[in-house]
Amino acid sequence: MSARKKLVLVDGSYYLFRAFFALKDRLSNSAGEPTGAMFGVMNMLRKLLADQRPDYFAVVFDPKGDTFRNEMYAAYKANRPAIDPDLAAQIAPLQEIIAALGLPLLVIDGVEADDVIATLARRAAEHGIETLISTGDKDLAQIVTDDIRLINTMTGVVLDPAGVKDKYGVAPSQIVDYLTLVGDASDNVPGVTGVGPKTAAKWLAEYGTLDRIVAEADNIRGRIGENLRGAIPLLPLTRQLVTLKTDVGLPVQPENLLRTAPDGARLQPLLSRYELRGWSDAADPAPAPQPAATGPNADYETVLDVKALEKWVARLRDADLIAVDTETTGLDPMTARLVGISFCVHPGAAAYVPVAHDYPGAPPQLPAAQALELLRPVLETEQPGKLGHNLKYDLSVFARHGVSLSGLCHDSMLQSYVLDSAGSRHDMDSLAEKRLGRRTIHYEDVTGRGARQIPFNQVAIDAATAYAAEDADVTLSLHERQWPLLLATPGLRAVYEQLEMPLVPVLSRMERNGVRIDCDMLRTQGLELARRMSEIERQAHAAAGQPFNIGSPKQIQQILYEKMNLPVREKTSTGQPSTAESALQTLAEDHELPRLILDHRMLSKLKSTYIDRLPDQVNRDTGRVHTSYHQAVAATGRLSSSDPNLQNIPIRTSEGRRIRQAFVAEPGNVLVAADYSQIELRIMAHVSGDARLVQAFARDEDVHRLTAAEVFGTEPEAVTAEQRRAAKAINFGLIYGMSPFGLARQLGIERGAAKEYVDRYFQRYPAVREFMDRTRRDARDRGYVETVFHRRLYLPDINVRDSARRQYAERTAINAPMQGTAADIIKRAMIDIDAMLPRRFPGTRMIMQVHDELVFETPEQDAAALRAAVAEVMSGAAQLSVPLAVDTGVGRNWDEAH
DNA sequence: ACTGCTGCGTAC
DNA sequence: GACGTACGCAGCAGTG
Repeated sequence: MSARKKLVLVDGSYYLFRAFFALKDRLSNSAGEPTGAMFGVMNMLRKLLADQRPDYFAVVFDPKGDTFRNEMYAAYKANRPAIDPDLAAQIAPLQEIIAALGLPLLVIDGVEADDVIATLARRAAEHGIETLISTGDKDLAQIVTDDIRLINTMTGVVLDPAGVKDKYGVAPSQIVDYLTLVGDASDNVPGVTGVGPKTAAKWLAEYGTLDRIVAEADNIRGRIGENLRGAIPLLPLTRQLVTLKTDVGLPVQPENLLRTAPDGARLQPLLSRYELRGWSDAADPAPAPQPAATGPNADYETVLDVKALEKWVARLRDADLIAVDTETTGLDPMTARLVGISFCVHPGAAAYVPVAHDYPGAPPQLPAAQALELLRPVLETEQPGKLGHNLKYDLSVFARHGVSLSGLCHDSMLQSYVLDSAGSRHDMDSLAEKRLGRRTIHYEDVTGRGARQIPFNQVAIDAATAYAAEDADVTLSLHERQWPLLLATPGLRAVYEQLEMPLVPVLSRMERNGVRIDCDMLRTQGLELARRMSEIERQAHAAAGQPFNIGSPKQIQQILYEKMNLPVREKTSTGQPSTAESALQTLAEDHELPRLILDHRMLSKLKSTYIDRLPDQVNRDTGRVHTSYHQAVAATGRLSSSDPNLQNIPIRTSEGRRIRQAFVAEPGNVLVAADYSQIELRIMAHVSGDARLVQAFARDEDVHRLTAAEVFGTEPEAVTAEQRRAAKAINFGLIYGMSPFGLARQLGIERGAAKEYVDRYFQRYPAVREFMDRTRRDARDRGYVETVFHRRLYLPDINVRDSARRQYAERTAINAPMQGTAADIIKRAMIDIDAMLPRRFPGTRMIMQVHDELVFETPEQDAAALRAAVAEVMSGAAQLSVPLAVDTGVGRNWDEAH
């Protein structure tokens, strides 16, 4: 296997243009959308791949908008006719299809495809890889060498240096001069009037270079000589314009241009929408080459002394983007201590800087403080840009070690999440396999697992380097795969760049802020609950006529349904008689025991989950609890919270609210809570455009009451509490994609009655039904649904035969745009508020987010102004067709602040 | 002792 | 089977 590796680069924009005119008006799908160019490009790509079987491959497109050449020369390409709308419409879907096929795709802002191709080809040559470029653009002839050749896909002719000479009459090294003389009328690039290919070649054959031609200009006779002399002032600019850049900053190296397995969930909907049949199986005629088990040139460096670190600092400073990863003693960034730092500047070039490995025989290392001081100029500046996998963790660790990590550019975990939030897990090991076909060293491989697990600072440094440097290396490779995919889908790119990435430091700060807990209060509550619970337990045993474990659903089931023979109304997912709350509520109408069990359950839940656990989670140093917010977990775009979960602290019962009273402000401070009122219903009004619903919110009416009036045919003033409750259930049910059956069960009414309610609802709010139908149809056609901000949720089950799974996907399709839009909006608000606080409220901390609510801790005297400011920013976080109302409250504790 | 599953319940 | 998104508890069975 000593054959040289081959890189094939395709000028995608050229392919697209060619295919468009070749198949103009010939192909469209049944919906009338043009598909000819897509079809043509796909066939050209298929043929090229089959013929060439490249080791590395990429399709490169021109970006939208201007490039550096426009800056150089305003008239560049200025007289190009506007792009045909039928062609424009095919660009984005084609790029998506290419990406979904697992083909590396590159679209670089501000850089034309030619320059990207030239840069990659040069780098490939430096790495001993030969390159074949498929394009129709003669400009690329200037970079042809023995290692870099052009292929005409139509004729199969390959141009090497001799071929260039044959075709253009000049050597590749003379092509720039040749193009300068000839110019390019279609791109508005001025050459020498009257000089075409023939004259240019003749002159270059005679004089060798443009400089010599210019020097001899006075000796060239006739009109053409005059033209040349007149053109001389413009020639340097033209020369610059036709010279390809071979050093543009690229997010990818040739070695990482590997094909990966097609992504069926993304691909199938596109192929079926555009009716590109035959590609689903042909998508992968040759299995994607299996990448090596380790990355390219994977010999990682361990940095143990000042000299070696200084060398790396220099390398890092010169890079545009560096991958950074910290190794620590634990998973909790609030307690973990730094053990080492790894970096990667380009694939394979990674290092690990151990700073606190501590085991018998461990070599001397740079102390953490010293290493951080040396690295500070790199870490705390915008340049180089920082890339990480779950950067929030590293950011928090650095912050706790006195380093303010800056220039947060990319996070490969968030990239994966935005690309496909529900497609798979977003941890590095899974992604390395999925996107790079690479099996990585796992954390447990070096630390052990279970009882034998050792903290990372006791891992042997060699093993630690192999693990840690690889993590940085893999992070960079993941970025190189995922970033182009985001670039290909502008909506996702915006979600990533404008919501997810800016949120990272905000969440890090919130986590580090934490919230103060009154542990004494919880202890008192715990003692009281324990007394009440044992009393209830005693009564329950008496009612059952025997002792049993009141915490065991299995034993409850035996007592209630076997011993006491109570009627079974509900079953669990496994077919067992259910002891869930709704079932016991029914039984409690006629019996004492179910009521006792329910009461015990509620108290036990509060005690075990909240009252007993929260004090354990108070940080010893800060005296506060610091939750973790997870940014890449919920499929809809919501955050989740754990350790402890602060997003499900009780509120509905009075016992539950007492737990909220233990969430308190520091002396002299108060808590301010601000929550969006009915945000998901408002979003439903916006996305459906239903006039009645929009109007209700515009007038700030009680929307449940209004719904009740519509559904039950009464005046709003005459709506009973019971009717309002039913209407509220309908409204929430709609957001969740509920069926009449579900509503009936929820309300404890007949199915027929529930169906009538729903029918009347849709009669009164017809645009809501249209929105639901449209959403389901979109999901089926496109394979995904999206939020107002274009966050996507892919639904691979939307077209499966299994009706349970399909209906589940349909309910998700209905719910996700609303839940997800709400998540987008509050993320926007959090970013804006985080930016506002230091300026206007330097003493205020944002401390919690609970989906539609933000909680702040603020000096008492600032509370009033803060409430107004926060409400204003939250309301202004999105411009919908309905106002975004925000309620605020203030108090010594979280319960009071509501 | 640990792991994973089930059933249940809390939040929005 | 029938209402979306999460996290986490206790019980319990299986495994080492």
